[in-house]
Amino acid sequence: MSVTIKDVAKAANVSVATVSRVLNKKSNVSEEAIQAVNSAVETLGYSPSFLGRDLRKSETRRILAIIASADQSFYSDVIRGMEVAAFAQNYDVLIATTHDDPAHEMHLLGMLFSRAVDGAVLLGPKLDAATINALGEKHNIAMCLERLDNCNVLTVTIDNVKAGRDAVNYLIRKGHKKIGLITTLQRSQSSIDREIGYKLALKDNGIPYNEEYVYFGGYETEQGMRGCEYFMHLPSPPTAIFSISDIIAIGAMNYALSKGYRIGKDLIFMGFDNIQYSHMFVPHLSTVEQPCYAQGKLVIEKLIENMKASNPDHSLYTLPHSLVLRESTGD
Amino acid sequence: MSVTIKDVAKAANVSVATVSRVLNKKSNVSEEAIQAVNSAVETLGYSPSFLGRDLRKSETRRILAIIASADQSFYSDVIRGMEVAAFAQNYDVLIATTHDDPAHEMHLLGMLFSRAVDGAVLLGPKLDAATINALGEKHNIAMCLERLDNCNVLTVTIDNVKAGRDAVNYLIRKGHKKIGLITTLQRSQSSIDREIGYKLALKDNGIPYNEEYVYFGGYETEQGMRGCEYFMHLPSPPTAIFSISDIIAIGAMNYALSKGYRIGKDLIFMGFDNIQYSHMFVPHLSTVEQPCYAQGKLVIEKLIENMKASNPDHSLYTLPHSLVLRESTGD
DNA sequence: TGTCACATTGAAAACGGTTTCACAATAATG
DNA sequence: CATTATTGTGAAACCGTTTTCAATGTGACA
Repeated sequence: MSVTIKDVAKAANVSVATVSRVLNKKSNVSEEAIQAVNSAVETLGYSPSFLGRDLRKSETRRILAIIASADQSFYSDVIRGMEVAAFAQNYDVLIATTHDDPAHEMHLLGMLFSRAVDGAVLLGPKLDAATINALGEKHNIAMCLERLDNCNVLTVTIDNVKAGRDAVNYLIRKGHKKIGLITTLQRSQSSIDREIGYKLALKDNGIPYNEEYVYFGGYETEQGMRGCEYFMHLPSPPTAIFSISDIIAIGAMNYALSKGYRIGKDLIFMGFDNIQYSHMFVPHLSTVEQPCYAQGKLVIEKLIENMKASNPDHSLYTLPHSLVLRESTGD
Repeated sequence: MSVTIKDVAKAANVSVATVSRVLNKKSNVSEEAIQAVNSAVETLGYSPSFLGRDLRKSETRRILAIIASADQSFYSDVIRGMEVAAFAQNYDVLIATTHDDPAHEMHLLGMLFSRAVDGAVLLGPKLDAATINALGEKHNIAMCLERLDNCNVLTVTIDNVKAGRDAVNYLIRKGHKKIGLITTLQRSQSSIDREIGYKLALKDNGIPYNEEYVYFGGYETEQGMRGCEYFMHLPSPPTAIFSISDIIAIGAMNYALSKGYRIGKDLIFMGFDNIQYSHMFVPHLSTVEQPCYAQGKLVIEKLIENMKASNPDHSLYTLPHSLVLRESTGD
């Protein structure tokens, strides 16, 4: 059917071994052989099959990035970082989506167990720590952006506790004492950590924790609007609102805007993620930025190291975040 | 090193052929053999290698979706459609990004030539039609969302000419005669088609084409702001603006908003794509919606058909679009 | 009892490459 | 000139599966 290395060998009048040597630029092959093989490859339109090669070498030089869904725009920079690091060592990065289904996540990890890829990076896993730990024992798995408690696999993330704390401390430093938090019910570790940071910041400043100032919603803009609506109907509404994501913060701002609040003065907002769209909104949203590109790059570098190492590194790497201050906090 | 089918065969006291039969649920295998194999698989923790299997079967049951970058949020629905269609026939969908680099796009197509995947779908290719035609002769390639002139590969898209025409006709029907168009300089076929549609709509209504009313920018929000700024400084500014993408339209609206124009009354806006964020903005953006999920689903169905067929279908399939009317057009 | 159909099985070939190994031819060394 | 490296080469083993093919054992049937 399709043209194989044997056909090339026949056409070039050499053995398959020589063809392989030429194609892989091995030394110890004569100039004539190189010429003959190359022209045979050209005329036959030969492209070596990875199926044969991968089997023989027991490696694919492919790494799978498993994400929840393709619509999280800040994944983009992480992926970019991963690709750069991978490409530098001759690996390709493939992406697959779980749509928040743990069963499908497991199915995708099957590509790792079946050696269709050499390693996998989980960006926001839905599987539990115990399961991932068990798999991590035998396979090259890493996590990025999201850590898991008691999880013993290589992880690259930011310190979400400190990030939440820094964000809220900033709001307080701006002179605000009544701080609302909009977080989510479907709790990822990062949102839990950000909430812990919120509480620590209050404690740092001797402000008592008030349950009424915490609103649990979902990840969508609309839930942000609801959160803000809820706050504004309290007897004593917050004057500053920290949201665990920009999407939510934008919804909250939309509500405040529609009710005539002066954003940045009466009411200030802080988001999280610095999504690409966060500067599209008027007023521009202040937010916490995490180093997406750097996290992606690092996780791949460490994962590839692990793939060669006899005793893999299962550490947790924490990269620094930063505050991006814009109009929504009056900056 | 790692446990293979031979180890299982030995442990279960049967031949590798029998193990294979059990694992693939073939008929004609005794109950004892099934038990023995299954328990051996269990105790050894065996997971069959796709490397061996794929080579033997000369198929991978994997399809590669090649996108420009992961930050285009509306890709998400297309991918979802692709996955559903693929999964229904036991295929997996993998995603890879080109970052608008034709050379890297070609590198990724190399996975197809080298049989690491069975087929590939290009979503917005950077390669030219001639190149893609040549590759399409020998390999299972399809295109989605974006067509290419004179390109003879299976394509699923919408009629962007008609979509642009419908959008602009709607603006005119709203009583507007001075219609601005914000499009881009880096021209994809879809933006060219939308511009053609714009011109046709003017002609439909006997409105002369005015070069001043067309602004060429980039794909970012900021370019949209610039476009609107440019229009508003014309001696006789447009009263309606059609942008070839929502991102651009949102930028344009931001500018108008900041200058105090009454959006939906003095000045109306129409975007394109109906991105997830388009309803986050106040005022909500009217836009053209394309059936992303359906396009993704169809392209995979047709591609898989082609992979089995002796004479592949290289048609162009055009799915219907629709207008989504919101506040920005005064609806 | 002999023949036939059928279920179950294992040995071996096949898939398409890479790599080891042995060997010949040549070049370098004493 | 005899020995030793060095270079270039091809035959064959190998990677881990699936599948073909032939062989065995069993029960049914005439």
